[in-house]
Amino acid sequence: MDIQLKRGLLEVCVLAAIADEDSYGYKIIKDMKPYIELSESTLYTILKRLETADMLSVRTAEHEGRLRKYYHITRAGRKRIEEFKSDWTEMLSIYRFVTKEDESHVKDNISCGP
Amino acid sequence: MDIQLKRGLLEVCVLAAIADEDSYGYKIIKDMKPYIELSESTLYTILKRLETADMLSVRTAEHEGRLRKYYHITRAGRKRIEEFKSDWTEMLSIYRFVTKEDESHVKDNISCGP
DNA sequence: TGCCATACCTCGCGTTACGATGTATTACGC
DNA sequence: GCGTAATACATCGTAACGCGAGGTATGGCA
Repeated sequence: MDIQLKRGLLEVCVLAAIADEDSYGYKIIKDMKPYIELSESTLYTILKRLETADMLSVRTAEHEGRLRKYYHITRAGRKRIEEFKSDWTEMLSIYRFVTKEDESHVKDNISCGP
Repeated sequence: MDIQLKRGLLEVCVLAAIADEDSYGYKIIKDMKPYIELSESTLYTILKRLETADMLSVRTAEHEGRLRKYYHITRAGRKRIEEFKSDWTEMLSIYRFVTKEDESHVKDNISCGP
């Protein structure tokens, strides 16, 4: 998949990976892998960025002698996901522009969005 | 709209803007405006990039005393658009991951893609 | 004459993904 | 016991990219 296309998705995917329950770096990568792959260096950069933006909070806990940093999504983080959903509508419109799909009959379709 | 999300779309949108008929910088911006906005500096960077990648060819022509550079999409350019369409399938899968949409019933939907 | 629209272009900056690299512990095969 | 893989974290430098700021030039209109 095109790297540039990934850029807008990575951040929100990380948030989605911790939305249901708190998670930690290594697990986030594994959970995301079937959908979108990212390197560890990228993830930790993103996690730090999201923490600075108050979209997640961090809690360090010990698990079988090894320390783990659990990430918890905040209200701002959930808001970010909602914003992504709005952006998706725009994305669809752009997709149609690129594929020259006729927009007039689109309303007859079951939308791909919310 | 999120800047990062735009990144993967800009290039392919420019190609789409010249796919039906040859066009020039100023017109491309205007045609794209209803769907996605980009500055002149961004466009000319993209046009140069696409030219280097042989996804479009350039022809200079005079129009009412003013010179215009007309851009023409190449076979590689059209291939790029096709690749974008394939990527879209992946995008949809990622979208569902983020929105926690159940994928099991998706096949019952009329897809948003090709 | 001044100003806006048209039409092109360049430079520098900030953001971002990622490979390379490093540290440390547990688990498992040989 | 020892090497290797998996787990788990982190940093640094690089390259790509969008964009604001700025530049050049012509045509049309008030």
